[in-house]
Amino acid sequence: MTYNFNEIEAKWQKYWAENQTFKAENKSNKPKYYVLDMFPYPSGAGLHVGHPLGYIASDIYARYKRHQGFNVLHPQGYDSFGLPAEQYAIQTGQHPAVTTAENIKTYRRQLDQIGFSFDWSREVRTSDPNYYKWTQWIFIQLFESWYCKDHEKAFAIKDLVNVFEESGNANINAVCENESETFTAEEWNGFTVEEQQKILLQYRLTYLAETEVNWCPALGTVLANDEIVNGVSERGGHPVVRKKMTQWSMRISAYAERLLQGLETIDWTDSLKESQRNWIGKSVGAQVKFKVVSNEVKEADEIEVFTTRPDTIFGVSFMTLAPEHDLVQQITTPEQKEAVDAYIEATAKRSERDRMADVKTISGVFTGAYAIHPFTEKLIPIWIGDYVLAGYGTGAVMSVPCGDERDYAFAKHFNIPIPNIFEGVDISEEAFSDKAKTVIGNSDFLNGMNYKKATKRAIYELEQIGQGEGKTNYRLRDAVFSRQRYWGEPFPVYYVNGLPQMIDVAHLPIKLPEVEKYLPTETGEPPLGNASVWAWDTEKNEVVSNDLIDNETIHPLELNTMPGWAGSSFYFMRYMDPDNQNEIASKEAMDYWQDVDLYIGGSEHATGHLLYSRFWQKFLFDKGVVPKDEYAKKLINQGMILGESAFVHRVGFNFGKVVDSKNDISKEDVKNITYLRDKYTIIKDMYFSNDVTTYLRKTFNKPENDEELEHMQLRENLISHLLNPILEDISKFNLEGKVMVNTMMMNYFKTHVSVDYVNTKNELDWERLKLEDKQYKNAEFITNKDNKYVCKREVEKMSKSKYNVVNPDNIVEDYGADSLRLYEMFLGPLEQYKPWNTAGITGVHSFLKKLWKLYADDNGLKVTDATPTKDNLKTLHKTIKKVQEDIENFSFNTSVSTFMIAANELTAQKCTSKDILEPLLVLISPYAPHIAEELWSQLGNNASISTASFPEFDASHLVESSKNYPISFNGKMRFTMELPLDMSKDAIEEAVLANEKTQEQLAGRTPKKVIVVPGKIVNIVG
RNA sequence: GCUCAAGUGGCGGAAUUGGUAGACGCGCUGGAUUCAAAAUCCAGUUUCUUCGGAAGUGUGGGUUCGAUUCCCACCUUGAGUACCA
Repeated sequence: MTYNFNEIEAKWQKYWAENQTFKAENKSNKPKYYVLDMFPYPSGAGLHVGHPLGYIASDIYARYKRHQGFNVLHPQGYDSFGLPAEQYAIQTGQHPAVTTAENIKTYRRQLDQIGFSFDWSREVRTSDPNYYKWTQWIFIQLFESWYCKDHEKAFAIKDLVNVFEESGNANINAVCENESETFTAEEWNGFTVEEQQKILLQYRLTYLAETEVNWCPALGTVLANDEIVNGVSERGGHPVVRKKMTQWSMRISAYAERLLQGLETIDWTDSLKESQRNWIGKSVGAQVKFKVVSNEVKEADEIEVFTTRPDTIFGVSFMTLAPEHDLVQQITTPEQKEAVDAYIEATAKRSERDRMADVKTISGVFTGAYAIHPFTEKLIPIWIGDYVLAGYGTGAVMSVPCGDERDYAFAKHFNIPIPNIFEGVDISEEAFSDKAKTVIGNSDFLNGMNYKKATKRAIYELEQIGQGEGKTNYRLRDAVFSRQRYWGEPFPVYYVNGLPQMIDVAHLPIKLPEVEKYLPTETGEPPLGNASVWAWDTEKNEVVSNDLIDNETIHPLELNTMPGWAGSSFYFMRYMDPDNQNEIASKEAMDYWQDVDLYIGGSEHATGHLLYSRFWQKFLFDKGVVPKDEYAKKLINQGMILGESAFVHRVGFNFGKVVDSKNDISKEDVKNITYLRDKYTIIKDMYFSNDVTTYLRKTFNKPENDEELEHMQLRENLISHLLNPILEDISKFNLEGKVMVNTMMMNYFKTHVSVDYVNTKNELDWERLKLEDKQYKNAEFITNKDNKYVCKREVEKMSKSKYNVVNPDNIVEDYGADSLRLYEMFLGPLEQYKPWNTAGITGVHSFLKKLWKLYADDNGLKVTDATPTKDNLKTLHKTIKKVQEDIENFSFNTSVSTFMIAANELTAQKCTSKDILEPLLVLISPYAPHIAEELWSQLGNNASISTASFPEFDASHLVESSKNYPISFNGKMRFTMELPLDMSKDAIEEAVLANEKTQEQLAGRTPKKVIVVPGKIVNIVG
C-alpha cells in the first residue's frame, strides 16, 4: 500500500461532491460559524500559487470549526462583472458573458483540485440577473432614503416628504447638498413636481450630480487624468475636451462618523483600520465667518473658512482662497484683476497631477480685498493660492503663519507679517504646530490658555457674535457610482424630462441589453447607447425598443452601468440564502447566520470594497434588512506570495574613436562606427550563464594564484569569442586604427526569462527554450564549465509580464493537493509577504509519505490495538495542544512543523497504536484532508472524517517529574543540569553550586546572587 | 513628508506572559543502499576559535539577575497616503 496521492485526492473530491459533505443548513441546533473568502474575480489567466493562500487558511479554519461541532457556512462565488472581460470583448468581439463563463470554469476546476470544503450549492455570480436583481434593489432603496443627523440613521424619503408638506424643511436636520436652502410647508406645496424632485435629489442617498470628465472624440472614449499629457491624449496625441456628464453618486459621506466609530467594534487589522480612518479623515475644529470689505462688494459678503485651530485666531495675518473659489471674481479689485486672472489661468492649465506633484513651489496672488478680523476688527488681506484646495472644507483658509507650516512658507515668500501668538516660542525660523505644548499669548481673552481651553473659548466667543461655530469635517467624499461601461449592472432607472425615475422593484431585474459594439457611441454615450432595445414602457412595465420612445409612456433607460464594487458590497448576505426570489435572504436565514465570523482576503481592498460594503451594510441595517450594522467580526489580510523571477544575461561593448589617430575619420566612417555601436552596445543573440558573467565583470591586474590565473585565462577566451565578429566587422568597414573597443568597462543587461524553463538549481533548459520561444531561435547560450546555464533569481510580485508565475496545476499533479496546502501554510505567517520556491515542497511531501508509513507499509495497514506508551501519549497530546493553539491564533505555519515533529517522534517510537494514530488524523485533516480521509476510512470509519470531533487535550500526559535546568552565568546559558521538579529553591541552589562545572565557570569568584526560578532557569551572578 | 508593518544562519522561518536563540523544512557536506539514477535512511551544518571556549537576533543607548521579546534614538526595506487648513 503506497501513498498514491493523485488517486486518493480524486477519490475524496468526488466523494465530497457527491455526498454534499460541506453543505451548510440554515436550520441547525449547532452554533453557527461563517468563514468567508474575499470574492474572486475570474480572470482569464487562471489561478497561480499565490491565489489559494487565503482560501487554504480559511478552509483549515472552516474544517477545524466543523470538528469543533459548529455548523459552518463556507461559501464561494464570483465577482464576475468587470473590466478585463470587457476589454477582451472590445478586442475580440466575444461576449463578456461567454468569456466570463469560460474563466469561471477554469477557476472552478482549479479550486476543486485543491480540495476546498466550500458549499458550492450557494455559489453566486454578480453578473447573474438573479443576483444583480438585488444589487438593483439596494440601489432603489438608497434612492428612496435620506439620512437624518438627529437620529444618525437613514429613513424613507416619503417620510421626509410628509414633513415637508406639513412644516417645510426648517426642522429637518439632514445630510443634504444645500443645507442653507430653507422652505416652508406652503412653499413646498406650491412647488411643481419637478421642483420638488430636484430638491429631493439633494437628500437622497444616491443622487445624480454633474461631473467633469475628459472626453477624447478621436479615440471615442473617456480618458483618466493620467492618460492626458499637455492637453492631448497620451496615445496618439489627440485633443481632449472637458465634458460635463451627469453621474450617479452615493452619499457615503452621510455615514462618515458611523463608519469611523464602527471600526472600534470590529476585530480587523490595525493597519487596515488605520487606512480607513485616514480615508475618512475626520478633523474637528470650527467654521468661522470673516466679513469682506472691498470697493466692489457689499459689506454683507463674507468668507467662510474651516480651521482645526480656532485657538490661533488672533494669529491670522492673511486669508487664502482656492483659485476656483466662487467669491474670487466678486472681491478682486480692478487693480488686481489682471494679476488674479493670469494666476487663475495658469493654475487651471496645470493638471491636477502637476499640482499634486509640485508641493514645494509657492505661488499666489493678492486679490486687493480685505476681510475684517471678527475680534480685533483689523483688516486682513485676502490672497488666492493653489495650496488651498477647492474641494476640502470651504475652499478657504484663515492663514496663521506662526502656527502652520504652509501658511508660514507663504507669508515668508510674500513678505506678509508673521505675528507670534505663542508664549515662550521662537518662530523666527519655522512655524510652531505642537498642540500639546501650546500656550496662547497676545490673544486678548485667550491669553495663557492651552490648546484645549483656548479652542473651546474661541468657539464660544465666535458663537456669541454669530461669526462661527464648532464643526467637524471629513475628507471622505461621496462615491461616483456611474461607469461608462458595458459589463456591469444596469441601473433600474429611466428618465422623464431628464429626471430619473426608479423602476418598481416588482419588475426587477432589468437585464443587461445586447449591443453590437462594446465601445462608447460616436456621440460619446456609454456602450449601452449602442443598444437598440433599451427603453422603458411604463404601461407594460418591460424593456422595449428605443424606436418606441415617445416620452409619454415610453422613456429612455439609463446608459451607465454600476461600478465593480456594487455587486461585492452585499454578497456575504446573499450567501445566507442565495436562491431566495423574494428577498436578499430570508429573515430566518439572516437571524441564524447574522454576520461573518472570519473574513480572509488581501489588503488591497482596504479603502475600496471594505469601506463601501460597510456603508451598504449600515444602510441596510437602518432599513431593517440585515441584523447587524457591521458584517464581519474578524478580518485577516493574507500576505502576498511573491515570485522568483529568472533572468538571462547579455553583454555589450562601448566604442570609442581613437583620439590620436593618424588616419582621417571620414563621414562614412562615423556612420559605420554608429552602426557598430548600435549592433554591439548590446549583443542580441548571446546569453551568458550568470556565473560566467563574473569572469567578465571581475579582473585581476596581477593574478596571484592558480585560481586567479585560470580566471583571467577564461576571461580572455570569452572576450576573444565576443570580439572576433566585431574585429571582422571593423576590418570589413576599414576602421582599423580608427575605433577602439573598451573590454574593461562592458555593458551588462538582464532580461526576464520564463521560470518554466528554469529548474530548482536555477539551471536553464536552453535547448527547449530555443525550440519553443522564437525570440531565442538564433540565440547562443554560453554555459559554465559544467556545461550548465545558470540564471540569476530575484524576488518580485508574481505576474505574467515577469514570466515568474507558478501554476498550482503542475504542483498538484507532481506532489498532490495536500502537499500544496501544507506547503503554502508552511512558507511562513499568513499575513506576511513571502517568496515562493517550489524546491522546498519536497519537505512537506516527504512528511506526508512518512505519515502514510506510520499507518501502512507494503503489507497493508499496520495499525494495531496496542496500548499506547507514555511517550506515544505525550507526543499526541503535545501535538493536540499546539495545533489547537496555532489554529486559534491563525499561526498555520507552526502547526505544519508540529505535525512533522509528531510524525518524526512516533516513527522513532515505532508507534502503531490506533488510540494514537486515529486522533492524529483528525488533527491533520483540516490541513491535509485527502490523506486524512483515506487513512480514516482505512481504519474502518464509514463517515467522513469531517464529522469527527476534535481530540480532547489531556494535560496529565505532559506532566514531567524532572527538568533539564539551563544554568546561566550573568544571563548566558553555560550548561544544563537534570533536577527533580519538586526540588525546593534552596536545594536547587545548593545542588547547582556544588556542581564542579559551576566552580569551573566561577573560576574562584564568589557568586553575588543566585536567581532560581523553579521549573524555568537558574542564573548565577558574579 | 506623514502613517503603518517588518529587519534573526546560505534560504523560508521558530522561540505564545522577558527565562536554554536558530525548532521545523529547504539547500549544502559526508556516509549507507544501488550497476547507475531517482527515492529512502543515517550523521553534520550561526560565526570565530589557541578546541578550553568566545561572540551573536539592523545600529547605538537604557531598564533588568536575565532582552529577539520592554523603553528611547537612529538606519534600512516594504506597503499605504499625499498641500485635508
